[in-house]
Amino acid sequence: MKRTGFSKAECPVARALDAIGDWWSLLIVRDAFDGLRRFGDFQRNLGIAKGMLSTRLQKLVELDVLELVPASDGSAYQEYALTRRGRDLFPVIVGLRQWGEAHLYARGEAHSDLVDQAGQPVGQLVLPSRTGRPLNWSDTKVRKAVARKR
Amino acid sequence: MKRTGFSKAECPVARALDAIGDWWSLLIVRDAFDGLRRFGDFQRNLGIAKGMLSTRLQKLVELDVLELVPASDGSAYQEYALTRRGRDLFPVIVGLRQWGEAHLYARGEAHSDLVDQAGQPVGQLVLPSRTGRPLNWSDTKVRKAVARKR
DNA sequence: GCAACAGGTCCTATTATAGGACCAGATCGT
DNA sequence: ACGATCTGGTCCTATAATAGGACCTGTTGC
Repeated sequence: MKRTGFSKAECPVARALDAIGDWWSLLIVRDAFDGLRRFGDFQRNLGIAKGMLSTRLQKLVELDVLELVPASDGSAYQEYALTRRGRDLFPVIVGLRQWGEAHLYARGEAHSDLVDQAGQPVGQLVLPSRTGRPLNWSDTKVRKAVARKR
Repeated sequence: MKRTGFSKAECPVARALDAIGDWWSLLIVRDAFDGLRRFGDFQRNLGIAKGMLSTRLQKLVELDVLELVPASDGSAYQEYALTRRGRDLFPVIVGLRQWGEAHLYARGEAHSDLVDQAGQPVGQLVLPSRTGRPLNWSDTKVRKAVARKR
């Protein structure tokens, strides 16, 4: 009765969820995008139990989503920094954000906003075709895995 | 010691994860995008326990991500169809897929692919600024919720 | 030198998940 | 039209994950 795993799945969505699709991991990554770097910062901001946080941070480091770096304030402590792989989760976080904004708030209810450096709200995520034309769900389909290329 | 909830969070990412951020929901939605509609189809394809699936489907219907519609084959059964709100999860699924493809497969390892109607692989998700310039993580920041507008 | 802070580990109670038994209604085969 | 099987569940039990707190070690501030 072990929890079902998808780390060997042929579908990248399943593998991604296997890696980071739990309650806390993406919230930790979100906080990392917001600039949080220290154990205590995550713990206070999320209200997560320390044991859980410890487990999650270890897993994220193992996955190479976060890495431990010397603290930026010169103290003997360490900080958790996003790696390239972690930064590549940006579209996922933005996608969740935009879906949440669109569907999970009552009219007039306040939520945080993603803005560019000039303070302007960002646009919606776009999936371009190879030729640059924007695609929506009905323009696409999933092609099953084909034999490996050499 | 109830499981932590974020349904009232001010951050849309947290609310989104509260709604659909569990192990199964997004996989069910992924399958729905792939055209699966019946209880048994989901159950067989995911290998999920029926009880779990039942709970998840009910929650997704409650959230208005899926809806029950009469079976398309004319039988007395019902099917689960994506709603507008469910279809809006497309960028989230694609984001997870692209991250998984990029980081969770060994070189040469096979995975399924997202292609357009012509069979061409799709491009990477793009976050445009309001003026259309592509933004990456370092071009953006989160602005805390401001007082509600009237 | 000592109190408080940072960053954990470990234990316990509760909650969620996996898997299977079971069941009612719909459909199929003959 | 009748039994066998399929569909779509519910319910129960064992196991695994989570929440919360006690506790511990090394660091920092005073």
